[in-house]
Amino acid sequence: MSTSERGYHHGDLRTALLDAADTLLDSGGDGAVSLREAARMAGVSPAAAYRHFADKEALLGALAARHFAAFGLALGQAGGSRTALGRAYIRFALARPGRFRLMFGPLLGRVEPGSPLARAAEATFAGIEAASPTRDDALRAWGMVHGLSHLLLDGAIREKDADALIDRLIV
Amino acid sequence: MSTSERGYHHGDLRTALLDAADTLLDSGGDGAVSLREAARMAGVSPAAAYRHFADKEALLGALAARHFAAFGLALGQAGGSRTALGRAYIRFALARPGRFRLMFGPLLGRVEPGSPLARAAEATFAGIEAASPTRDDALRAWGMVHGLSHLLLDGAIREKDADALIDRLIV
DNA sequence: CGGACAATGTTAACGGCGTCAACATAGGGT
DNA sequence: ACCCTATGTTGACGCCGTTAACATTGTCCG
Repeated sequence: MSTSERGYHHGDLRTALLDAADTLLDSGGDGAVSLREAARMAGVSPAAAYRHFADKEALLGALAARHFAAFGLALGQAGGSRTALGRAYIRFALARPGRFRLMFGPLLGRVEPGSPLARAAEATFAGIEAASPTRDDALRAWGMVHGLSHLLLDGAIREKDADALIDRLIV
Repeated sequence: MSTSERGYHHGDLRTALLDAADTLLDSGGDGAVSLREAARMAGVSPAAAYRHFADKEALLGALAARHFAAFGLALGQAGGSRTALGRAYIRFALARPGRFRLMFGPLLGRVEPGSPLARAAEATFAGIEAASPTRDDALRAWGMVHGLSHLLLDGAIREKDADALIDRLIV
């Protein structure tokens, strides 16, 4: 059924590959994810991954979709205020750089508009829009928290106490 | 001297490699830059690149520094108003996605604080700060234009007429 | 002028990567 | 019981970054 151990068939290789890729993403950053390494971690040959994902980008896409769900949940738990939302947004980015960069990376633009990934991204923006007076205000706010996330993440803004900066800027 | 043709030595391989990498960056995006391909374009063996750059990251760093200079110049020519500056910032990102992503990518955080690349990035911020009343205002403005750049670039915000959106949001 | 030396090229190789074709095995439905 | 499909394996291809060992060139010094 679910947890068969060490047969010729794995049981749930798709999930195992996503988990492995996740580990790589969190530890080594974006470029540290490799199909071969993920397969190695799952105890399976490199080619086996192609029974579950068309290519590496499909794997990453599925991973991004998975993380968008968790991200949306975390934002929801932050409370409905725009301030709380914005702070949680940036803190997530700083806590999980790999995930953040993957989710909002170039991959997002290469996906069809109807796909799960695209929908997940839209859902994130819907949460921000609900907390803002107008759509344009929402876009400005989204831009600001997203930009600050990137600038802090990439080292363009070098700040010893990022938490204090966030509290000061996002009001 | 400068334009020696087809000797054993190239003449100015360093510049030729940067130019080739630049072409790759603009055409194929970020991941399309490869040392081997750049060397091929320069008409030289792959290993020759290592006489001028410690590794691929060093090449990309030099390229980023070069583009920061051009970017700063373009921003300067946009006029001193914060609005004009912000609009020019986003338009540059949309016009040159590869350069923008490289300049503000993870590379920036891996470089020593005193290096040319780090200084170039700081100079960019200095321009924005000069057009803002306080440092925190500058950070907020920078965050907003930077975030909108990324969101538009990565397809998180899908807009048919990006120019109109920019004019509407950045006021 | 000539020869040593540093600078700057070359070739050949290593291991890792994504991907595919051909083949092997297991499990589920008739 | 049997076949079919899903899911694994092996082996190969070409590309990548990087290095070691060797070749060529230009420069400076006697």
